[in-house]
Amino acid sequence: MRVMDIGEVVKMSGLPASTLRYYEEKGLIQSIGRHGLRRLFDSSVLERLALISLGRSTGFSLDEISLFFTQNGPEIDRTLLAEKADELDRKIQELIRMRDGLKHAAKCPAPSHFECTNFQRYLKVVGKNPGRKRAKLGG
Amino acid sequence: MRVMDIGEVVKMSGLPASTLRYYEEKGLIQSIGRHGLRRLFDSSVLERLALISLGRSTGFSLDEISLFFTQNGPEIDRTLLAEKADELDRKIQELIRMRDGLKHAAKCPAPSHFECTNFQRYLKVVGKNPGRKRAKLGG
DNA sequence: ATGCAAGCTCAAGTCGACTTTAGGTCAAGG
DNA sequence: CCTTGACCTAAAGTCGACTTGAGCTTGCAT
Repeated sequence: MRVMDIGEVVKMSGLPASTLRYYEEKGLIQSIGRHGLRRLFDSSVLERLALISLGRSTGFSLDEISLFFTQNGPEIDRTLLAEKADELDRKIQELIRMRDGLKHAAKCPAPSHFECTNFQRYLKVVGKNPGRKRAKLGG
Repeated sequence: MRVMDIGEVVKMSGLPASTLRYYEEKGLIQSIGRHGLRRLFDSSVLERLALISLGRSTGFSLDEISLFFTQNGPEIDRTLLAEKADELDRKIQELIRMRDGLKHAAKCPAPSHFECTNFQRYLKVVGKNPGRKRAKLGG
């Protein structure tokens, strides 16, 4: 339960202060108070930031990530968590397929890997779903 | 080597025409000619679009994805491809860790999964690298 | 007491990835 | 020949995720 000011968090997380303020504004992290007007953070914010960065780097939106945290009661949202884990699982499968596709393309002697039927097989399964739901504003 | 017009590509890929034009403008796909002013596509564009969608859904930017295709010579960029595959591998490891973290959190009886040392262990390894390179404009 | 580095707020700006809008073209069918 | 619907272009708009800028505040060292 260490208390840190924003500068320290910046150093340890690698994220700029502006981002931390932005995340706080969006409710993804919280400061535990102020010292004058300066925010104070609990060191636990670092894990939270780690999860956020991880999520971002793997294609989750901030809104989606915020769902990981929705524990605004004594009860955590375990069902949701499990759901997200499943979603992640599907994503992992896609990535594996893609990785195998790329690995193969890197070895395959076909002039263009798009002419390689093997490569095409890697892609085949995907591409049916039109990608992730986009907030269409009014949905 | 089927020739399709944009409407057909729209139907088969699920992507709107505006997106296809946008991708063409950015050089991610090419039309093989025109009929009047209408674009004509080779059916092979569908695989390409599949790979693009796959890449997008797993967190790659259009610029990064375009690197998958850089075969503007007889030689494909196999090294780059292999590199990307490795990057993907790392990403997969992170996702697996994250998924396990979430799965665990969904079961773990700790009041907040951030208090659960087990969960924290899942995150520990990550979060060192400040995420993907951002164009800092003048860096 | 004073200076100032480090924070702060609020508004505006940027960037990527598209979408929307407004007005034009044209091949084919009636 | 004329209409029409599918397509076109160029420019502007939108959305998420931040970043930047301008001007204000303050704890702490000197």
